[in-house]
Amino acid sequence: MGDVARYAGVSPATVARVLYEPEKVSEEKRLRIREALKATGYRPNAAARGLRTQKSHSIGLLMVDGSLNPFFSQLSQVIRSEAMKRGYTVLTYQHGMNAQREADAVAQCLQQQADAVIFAYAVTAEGMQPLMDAGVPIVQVEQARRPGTDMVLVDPATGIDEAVRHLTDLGHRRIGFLGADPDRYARARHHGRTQEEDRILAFQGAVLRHGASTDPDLIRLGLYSAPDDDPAREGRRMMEELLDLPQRPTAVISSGDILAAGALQALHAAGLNVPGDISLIGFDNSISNLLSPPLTSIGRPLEEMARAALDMALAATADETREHRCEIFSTSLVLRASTGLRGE
Amino acid sequence: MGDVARYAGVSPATVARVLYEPEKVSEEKRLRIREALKATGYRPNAAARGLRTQKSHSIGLLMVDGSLNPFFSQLSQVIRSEAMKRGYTVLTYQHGMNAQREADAVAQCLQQQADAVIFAYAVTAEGMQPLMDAGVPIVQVEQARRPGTDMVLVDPATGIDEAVRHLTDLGHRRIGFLGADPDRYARARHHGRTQEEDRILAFQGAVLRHGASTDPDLIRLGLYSAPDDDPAREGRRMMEELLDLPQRPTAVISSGDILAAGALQALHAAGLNVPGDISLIGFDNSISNLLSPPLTSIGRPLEEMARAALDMALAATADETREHRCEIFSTSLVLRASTGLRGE
DNA sequence: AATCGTTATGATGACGTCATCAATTACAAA
DNA sequence: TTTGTAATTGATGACGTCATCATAACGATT
Repeated sequence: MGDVARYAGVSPATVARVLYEPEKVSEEKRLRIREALKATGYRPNAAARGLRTQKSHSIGLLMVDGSLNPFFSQLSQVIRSEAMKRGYTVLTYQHGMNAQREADAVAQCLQQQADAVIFAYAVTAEGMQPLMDAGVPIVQVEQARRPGTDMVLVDPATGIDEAVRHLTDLGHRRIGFLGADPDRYARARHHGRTQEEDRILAFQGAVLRHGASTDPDLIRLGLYSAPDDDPAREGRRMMEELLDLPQRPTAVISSGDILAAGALQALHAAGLNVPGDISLIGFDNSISNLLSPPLTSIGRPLEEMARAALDMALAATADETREHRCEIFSTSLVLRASTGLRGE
Repeated sequence: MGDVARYAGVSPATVARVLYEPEKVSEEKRLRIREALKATGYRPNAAARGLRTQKSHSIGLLMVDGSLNPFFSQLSQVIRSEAMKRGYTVLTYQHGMNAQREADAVAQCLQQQADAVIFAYAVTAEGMQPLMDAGVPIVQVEQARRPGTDMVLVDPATGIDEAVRHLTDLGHRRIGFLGADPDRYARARHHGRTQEEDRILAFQGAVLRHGASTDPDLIRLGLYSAPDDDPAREGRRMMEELLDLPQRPTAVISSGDILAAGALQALHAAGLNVPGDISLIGFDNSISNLLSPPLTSIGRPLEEMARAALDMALAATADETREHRCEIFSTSLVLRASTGLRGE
């Protein structure tokens, strides 16, 4: 910056002003300095600026591994590109549902002086403590592990209700549900319900409302959100269980597209046609259009969620006294080719 | 750090020594200072350290969007978790094959003083120039756009040869190939062949070697690597073209798993059974196990590539005078359920 | 012409760390 | 004891930026 100042015949302070409050500099010097900036190929040093201003212009993003759920990969992509537009850098960490790795990532965020941290599915509530102690704003996405932060939540009920109604409209009465075992997360839970519980409750409510079977055998819960779990395998297994029931479902809603992919494998292996013999609905709309048939799926509003999370993070960074907000997005059914009239 | 020093009754310099060259400090003070570090909850300030040492302990990662190819999403995940183990932070940027966004990301890397930058599929050769000017080491992964950098390359020929041999062993003679149009990238290319050309050449060579048909109609090239392209749709389209040929192929190799997913949709839509009526092989082993049937696929060694790229980046950071290396990995066939004896 | 208010600019120092060099101590050899 | 060498430790300043305060320049008002 000294070079630029010398080149333009002004002081470094004036150069800094041109960069951040150009209206306070006379037009003559402003132009001269702008030219000098180009001529010298000046690039501000983020470390020095961060040191001086106590703002790193970067935000941390902690998420589960994409292999467990491509939805979060896609979410992180949107967050990153959105952040880039606003000149922010994103420090991305995956914890794979491992509390230790989450803690390590939090420590790194603190070292890097992240201005805020977004949890796209937090593992534990305790993991956030060091950030809260240090006064770093937190945004929790999709899963609220603890109060006292901004939140971007999703209401699965709207989409699941739509899905069940869609199926009953098509004549289905026995509708299966593939989900994750909520007990698995009981220990980590501190606040509210887990998203898995919400989905199951939403399904049970919708089934009642639309007059489908309430047979508890139709709800299968598997283990597929820990690092070593294999959601596709669980999907296959649970679908096989459903097919073995004395009274098979004629349609199945799956609490995740990867799960649904596994279910589809089981159906194909059993020689069943989708949607001819059985209808299938996925969740997340993440890889639905890559499967055959392309899956009707319950979609979360990815882009809006990402933008909301980033907006909250940046707003909290700018205004310390701001109140915490909680934005709840609804889900909706995306129709594709995997649902049809009841066969049999 | 001053707090720590005061707490332990030493100078800040000695505290710094305990952190980075503990053997130079007497055991007594070392223990005392370690205790003080814990007691005060000290966390080093990365910005200040970076400013002083001119090393940010972070590396840039520029890649295509994962929606175009999940392989790169997976690669970036491995790079990030590997980097975290070594205490490095990764700045991830997606360019979606857009040169402007690539340039923006490069500018950000420079501002953030990234110690090195990994390109997981670079858009242009010119985009790297600012980094080279600034002396920032570059690692090019998968695609070598320009000389004078470290490289992690992949030889598709080994896996493609294996795949063709596997198919001819099963009795197939007419083998189709779905790839990307290499002309599309001609402008961006500066050095060597593109990976797409390599794959086509490898296929043509393997077909000759193993006595399969050399009918050029069996090779279909589509457009699916630009931001607005839809690889799944291209896969469907190209597979439909193959099915319309007077002499259909009995097996198809697809230069990407997403492409293969589209091809599979076309096959199912045409009422064909895989592998009963036609065998299908994917590439990248990325979503192969989510499709039905699970796809036999040509795999790139993801983890090793990621580690190699990171090793190179860090080595180049540590030793300025080091010579550029180029590591070439081979591909290999992963057998699953989508290939079988020729039917008809 | 003197006073005041406004606007533009410059000088200075601090952010937290670590590299460097100087000073001190300890200990062995002479 | 003296001298020399090695091992520790401390003091200082610089990395690049920007916030702050001080100064200067300019007009307008009396």
